[in-house]
Amino acid sequence: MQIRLYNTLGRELQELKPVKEGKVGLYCCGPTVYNFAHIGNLRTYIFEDILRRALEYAGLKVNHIMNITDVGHLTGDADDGEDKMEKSARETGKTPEDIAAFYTEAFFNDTQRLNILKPSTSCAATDHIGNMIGLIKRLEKNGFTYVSGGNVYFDTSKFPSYGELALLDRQQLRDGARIEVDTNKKNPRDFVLWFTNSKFENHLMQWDSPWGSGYPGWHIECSAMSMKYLGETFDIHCGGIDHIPVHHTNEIAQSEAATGKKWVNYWVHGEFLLMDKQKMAKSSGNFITLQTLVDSGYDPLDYRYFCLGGHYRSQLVFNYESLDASRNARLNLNDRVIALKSAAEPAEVNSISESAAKYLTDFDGHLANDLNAPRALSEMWQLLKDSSISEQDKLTAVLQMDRVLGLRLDELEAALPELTEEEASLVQQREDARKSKDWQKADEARDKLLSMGIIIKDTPQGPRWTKRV
RNA sequence: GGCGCCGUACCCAAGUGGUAAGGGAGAGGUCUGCAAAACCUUGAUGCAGCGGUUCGAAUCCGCUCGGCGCCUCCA
Repeated sequence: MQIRLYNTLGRELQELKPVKEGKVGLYCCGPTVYNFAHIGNLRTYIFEDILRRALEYAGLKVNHIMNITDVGHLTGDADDGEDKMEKSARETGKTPEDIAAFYTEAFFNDTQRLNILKPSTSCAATDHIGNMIGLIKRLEKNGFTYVSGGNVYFDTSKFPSYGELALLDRQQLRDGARIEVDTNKKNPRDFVLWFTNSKFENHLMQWDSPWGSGYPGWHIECSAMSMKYLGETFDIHCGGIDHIPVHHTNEIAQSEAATGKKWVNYWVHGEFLLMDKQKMAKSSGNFITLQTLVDSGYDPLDYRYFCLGGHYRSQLVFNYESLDASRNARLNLNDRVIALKSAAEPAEVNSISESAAKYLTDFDGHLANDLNAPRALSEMWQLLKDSSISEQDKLTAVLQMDRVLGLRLDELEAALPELTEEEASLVQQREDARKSKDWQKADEARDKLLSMGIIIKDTPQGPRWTKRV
């Protein structure tokens, strides 16, 4: 299975050729842990999870690194900005460390519920200050930095290919269009590598450095940590599409200026989730969290399924009508898989019939073609509806597909949910009443069960039930 | 103003020049004491509009209309 991905660097589909055969170094920009993630954020992590699973499915060994930003990510450009962690700490009266610990846990709780695999390593910025200082020293030695107003800046004019990823040379940017530019900069595109306390005397998190006590800029953490865990040149760097013009552009500049080598071979970016035709954002107040969905009675996997329905490089419009469609589709899917499980045992993947294997081949092809998850999902439905395929082959192939889709089909149990003694007795009473054609009594039992959260369905094999969520 | 995109059925959505995947909703039917479930059948001669290239266009080109993102922290 040869995977092709759309590389933002170059803007074209490219075959993935790992630096080291059979292995892939994957770096994904992680959360800034100052608040809960919203479902738009989570869409990106779902896409990255599909990518990782697809790589592993294709037989590659993936070293998946994700950072946790717990310092240095400002709310604005340089001087007028505020550290997001400290802002949250100040507003809640807690320490930045407490804030970070709390939202880191909340984040992993969300990803776990979405069946997103944990990174091989997730690393906190504050645990890698030394690596960042080391990298800034290399940049300084190579002549890419200057100190102004007490901060260490990266001098973008010294890096000729600056902005290649975002095609910045083709743009006529409006500097300071909506926010004042830091006057310490030689060039508006320059960015801070290290802040000293000259500007932020009260900053709670400070570390010693050759340039004075202070804290790192946001961008430097990704360069320092990715290099530590993946080496100075690695395969894939992911993130949201919004990171292309600034964050990822700056990461490339500082990384390659330090090492003199090509840093990342493939840049893969996820598009936005739209809410009411606009991007979901905390600032516009139109964001919802995973917990909001759970509180409304949805399973987190309903949202995962929803995301699978759109291509990662297309904007996806969120609304409850289509989330309902995803929920219904998933419940239908689960029912089918449960029925298959009660009828057959999964077999070895390479033992299934040719016609069943064809579905898997097509499925693989869709994944390999720039992660076309919607098409892959479609393939699964076509397989399920193909009456010429045996139940065992269907089950085997579907479970194989779910290794990438991650809908927890393997965990579904064929057995009916357990009933309490009272509930079981009511089911029996209803059956007895039905046999004697006492429909009124039978319906009373059904209503009572319904009020207890048990939904009865009559099948040719007798009554079946599900518990209402 | 520049840059990057998008506009496909009631909703979401795939579609990489060769004759419109899939899901949901809806409709009809089988079954059923009823209900639910299940199963079967069913949907765009059409892809914002208008031109053009082509044997052939949702796919390529141009224009028009409408929408989104970025240029500011942002997934």
